[in-house]
Amino acid sequence: MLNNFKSQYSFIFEDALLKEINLIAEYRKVKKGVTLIEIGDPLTNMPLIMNGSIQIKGEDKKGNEILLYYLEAGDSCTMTMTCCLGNKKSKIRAITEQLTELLLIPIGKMEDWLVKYPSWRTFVFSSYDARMNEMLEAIDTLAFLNMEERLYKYLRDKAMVLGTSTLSITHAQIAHDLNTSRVVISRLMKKIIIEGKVSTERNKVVLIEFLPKKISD
DNA sequence: ACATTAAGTGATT
DNA sequence: AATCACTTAATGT
Repeated sequence: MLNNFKSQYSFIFEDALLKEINLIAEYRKVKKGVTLIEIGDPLTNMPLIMNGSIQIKGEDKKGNEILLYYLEAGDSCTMTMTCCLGNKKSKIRAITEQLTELLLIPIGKMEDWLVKYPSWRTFVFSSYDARMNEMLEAIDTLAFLNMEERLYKYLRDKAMVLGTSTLSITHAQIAHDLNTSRVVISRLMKKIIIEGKVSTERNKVVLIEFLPKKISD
């Protein structure tokens, strides 16, 4: 399991830090669809994702969920970092998108490492940068893209993080994720089928001419 | 064979 | 783009 971790992080962290992580981190393997963090939860650990992916969602006052971004291998949770430096409650919900392996670091260590390890500082700051950009993109998508574009982007993003062009999902589930109705999805789906972008079967959407990025080993 | 769930469609707002 | 009401098709028991 350490080997797994090393392949993903050894080029980012210095040896001393890798050793310390190996010493204190708790390893967890989480199956698909598990809520790791709920809104309002106190955050006590910081995750480092080894493989798999996690959906990070926010919620508006009406209780509508909104997908903010994905965490993938090599990512960590910026929310947790923020929480350590002030307020202690999570504003987001984290749900595993597939079988995911991760390491949990007690948040107490975070601050220690900030002063101790330059590579950790770099990692934290670049995480912030990456997440900030993804959030801006999410806002952009909501504000300026019509439903058809949102749908296609949603499908592409999902295919990307799962590493496959075949998605096992229903129109109703997609509708829920995009905060719209099933009927609308079905109709837009028909449109993009005609455009030749996807094909569908029951419980399935296949992206055409979409090559998910190969995971390098 | 029957019930349940997913998806397609027309009409209306 | 949302909702309703209804149909058709696929799947489970």
